[in-house]
Amino acid sequence: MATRNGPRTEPRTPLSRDRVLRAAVKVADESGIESLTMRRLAEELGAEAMSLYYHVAKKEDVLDGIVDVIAGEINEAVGRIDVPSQGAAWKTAVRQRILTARQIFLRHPWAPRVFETRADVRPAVVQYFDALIGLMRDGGFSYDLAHHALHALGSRALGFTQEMFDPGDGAGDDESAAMLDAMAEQLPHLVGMLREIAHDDPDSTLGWCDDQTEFEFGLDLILDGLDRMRETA
Amino acid sequence: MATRNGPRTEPRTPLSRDRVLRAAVKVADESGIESLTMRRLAEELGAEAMSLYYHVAKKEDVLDGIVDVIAGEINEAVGRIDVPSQGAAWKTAVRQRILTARQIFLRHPWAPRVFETRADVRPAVVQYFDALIGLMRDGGFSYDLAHHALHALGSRALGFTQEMFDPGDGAGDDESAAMLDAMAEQLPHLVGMLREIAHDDPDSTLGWCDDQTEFEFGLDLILDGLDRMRETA
DNA sequence: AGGCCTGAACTTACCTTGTACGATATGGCG
DNA sequence: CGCCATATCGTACAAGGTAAGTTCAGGCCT
Repeated sequence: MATRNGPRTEPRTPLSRDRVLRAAVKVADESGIESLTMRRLAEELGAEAMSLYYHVAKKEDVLDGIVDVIAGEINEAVGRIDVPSQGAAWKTAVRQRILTARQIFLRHPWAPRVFETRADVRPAVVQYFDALIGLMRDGGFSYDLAHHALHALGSRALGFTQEMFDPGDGAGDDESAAMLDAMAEQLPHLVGMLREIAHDDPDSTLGWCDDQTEFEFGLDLILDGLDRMRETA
Repeated sequence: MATRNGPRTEPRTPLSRDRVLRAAVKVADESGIESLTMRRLAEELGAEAMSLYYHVAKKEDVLDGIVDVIAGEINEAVGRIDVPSQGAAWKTAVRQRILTARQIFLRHPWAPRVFETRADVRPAVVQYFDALIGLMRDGGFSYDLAHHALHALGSRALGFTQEMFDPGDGAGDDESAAMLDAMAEQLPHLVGMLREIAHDDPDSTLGWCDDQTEFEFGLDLILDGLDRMRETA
């Protein structure tokens, strides 16, 4: 038989690694990373699953590529920043850069997990770090301190933290109060803390406490600590 | 036919949720978390895959259970610690507790990833945090500051960080030098840093720089920062 | 023009892994 | 001695990654 859809189907833009990766990000954005399968991805592109393998090696390669795309987005965004970074200004420069990167991640909430599961650092990420080190150098950091700083920041340098502590998304205030009473004996300190904090931050990015505020708190804690060390050493 | 191995096979200790979970940890320790499949787990226990489902709901339940087991191990270990924590002593108390927890994770290198992928916090983990808050309270923390502190510490409170930055596990010094030259133009700051740091820490926990040292650096940075705030507020 | 190569997409099929469903074995109890 | 709950097993299917071979169109060489 001839071509399945008659002798002359519409041209259809050809696939390419780049198109595949962008489609992957789109699928993840719209349906969550867990629904990103090769078949689903092909469907998004109007192609068959196996056709993708002409442009990417395997699924891991797609995930690697996704990191490149997101990190590229970040590099582009932070590249537009132009603020002084010499001397004491290093801190606000780094701070702004990290918070800018964070903006990108807030648009791709599934991305942190993908970043964290890559076996090796992707070039685009390395580039990001290089620039970050540059800012620290402007602030008078030794290479040694800059190195420590990167480790201390960890994923925070890229603008996200993995939430370890998000107590059961709170539930309604009505029942949670009763539940607190029940737990109070086993978990006195935690319950005390929750009772006192519950009322704050009603409109939060995440569940019961403002993620952005907490992120900045931790970030500033580290940056301030580093700032104190930078000239002493 | 009668029982597959004759009328009287050896008794074989019956399965149980606990036995299943401990076997899961064993498999992960020995073969890596990626090889933990229901069939492999059953094999470890001398049973069939479907038999496990009488004791656990689904694989996610196994992973949840693994967290309980590890967190239990941690709680037991930190429970044996008995040091003062009143006033200024809070810091060393917290520090020791966290480093003790870290010891457990060093024995189960695959565990951090499992912890980070749980949908909700497991009871055993909540218990750990409760005790940690308790120590901070001993140090005079307000609940509010303790709350910030937990967020600032993130997974570090449990004794691990996700390594975002481990440049291609270094390779040999011979070829890596040449590679550095090639990258120097694109990544001046990073290359500068690597050149200066490469020689230190020859025998490291991880790749090219001592993970334990870096962990403690970041931890102390945060703890010191918190310490500075605890009485001011 | 006709044959041929090659890049790109497709078809089929296989393997692994989680798990639903129903059958089976076993031990205690009326 | 028959019954039933408990625990285990066997079969089978669906989803997803991917290997292998196939088709097709466009360009190049003779």
